[in-house]
Amino acid sequence: MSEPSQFQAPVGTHDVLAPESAQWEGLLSTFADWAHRYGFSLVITPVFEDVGVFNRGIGEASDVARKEMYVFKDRGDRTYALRPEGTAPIVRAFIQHQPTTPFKAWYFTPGFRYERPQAGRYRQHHQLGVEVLGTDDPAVDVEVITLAQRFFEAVGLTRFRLLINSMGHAQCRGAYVELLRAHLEAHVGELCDEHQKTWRENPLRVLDCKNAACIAVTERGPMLIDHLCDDCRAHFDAVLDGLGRLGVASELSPRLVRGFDYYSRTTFEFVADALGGAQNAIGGGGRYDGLVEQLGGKPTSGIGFGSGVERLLLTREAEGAAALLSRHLDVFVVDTTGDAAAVLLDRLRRAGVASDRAYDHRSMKAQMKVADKSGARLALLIGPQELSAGEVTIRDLRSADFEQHQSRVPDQDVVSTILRLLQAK
RNA sequence: GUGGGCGUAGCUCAGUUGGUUAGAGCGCCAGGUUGUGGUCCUGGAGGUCGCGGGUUCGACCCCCGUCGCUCACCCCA
Repeated sequence: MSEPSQFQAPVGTHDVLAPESAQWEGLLSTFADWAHRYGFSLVITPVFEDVGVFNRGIGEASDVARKEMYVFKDRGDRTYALRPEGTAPIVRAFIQHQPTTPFKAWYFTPGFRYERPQAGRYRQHHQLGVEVLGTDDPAVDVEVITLAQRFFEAVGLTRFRLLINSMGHAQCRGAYVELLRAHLEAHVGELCDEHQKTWRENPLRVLDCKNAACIAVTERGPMLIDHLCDDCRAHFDAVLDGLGRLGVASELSPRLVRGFDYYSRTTFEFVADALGGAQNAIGGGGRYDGLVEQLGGKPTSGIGFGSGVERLLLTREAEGAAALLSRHLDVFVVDTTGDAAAVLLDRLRRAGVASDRAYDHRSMKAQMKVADKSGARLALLIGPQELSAGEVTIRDLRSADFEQHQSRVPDQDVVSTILRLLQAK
């Protein structure tokens, strides 16, 4: 295998260039703002971790742990994995640093999974999310879910729904799984090909199988929501009640079972109706009251959600949402003397004005073309005349007739004049 | 891991039953207007037709392989 004659981004990964990158900026800053409003602080953890952090966290039997992780050995023979999801590393950091609780963290991170790419699914994708550790108060469940709801609204989404379920805690779920297993065993022959083989190791998975055969079987079987213990039932009711009081609509979804082993009690998923395909989950999460222990910490409750940036952007596009952020220059400096631009730009930029210039000593006409395409509102012209007069010509690029829409100002007044013009809008 | 569709200039695409120098629009550069953008006109640069092999007198076109892109299954954000 020789080197390719031209490199390109690895399979399932993408470069994000302007102008699309501005939507990423907008999404990210909106999320940072909302997370801050809810009292969350940014936490940054490494993109790779000891492989055990993920194996023990998400469950060795899960598809992600079994065949989708990017695992590698470093030169010191340590085995690491690129993070496939965002929760386990935050929990690891929580255990390591033992911060005071409740610990409310938000993050933005790439996630890596070795899967065949398709619309809305990539080998490197990006997630925004939050985690709260140290309390099982249902008020926190409500807050986390509401934050997601408000954030989606803030970025312009309108056609999405919140699906919610409770998976119970380890004991009541354990008892239920036995009931489910007995039911499945009695109907093995009716399950889809895949689950005829795997129902025994992960019976809960059969619940969210989309195959009609499996649905027919589980429809007649026991539902977890009907077998919660009193505590879990009360917790779930409190969450539903809290959401209702905030006007957050949810749909009870008894078949909603999330893929990672660590989930317990509240489980939820946001689905976008504008996304046609199967990849319509724009966010999801839930409570994971056993995860901290599994990773070696003291028993500690936790809950969080994660949302896929690429899918949010796809959904926004499908809904025709307005741009979150438009990045354009305020000023373009056209300098045919080659002497003045650098100093003038430095003054403008230090005053907060987004400004740029052309390079390579191009003609005034060529520089004006670049100025036009830059989207800048104003052009500053400096030629031999201005230079000798100690002045600068300010030209409004929104107007066609330059003789009516440009003026000369003394060099020392340029920055204040520009600031005033930009303010006037 | 499995299956379908598609790979021709920076981008979007034409390319006649295989026939000689592979085209268009947009974009880019320059000029028309030696100090003025968006319109217009003229000219220019830019392509190993994804890659390798085969069939043929001759392949962008047909066959095989391979790589890539894309969509779907599975799973998930």
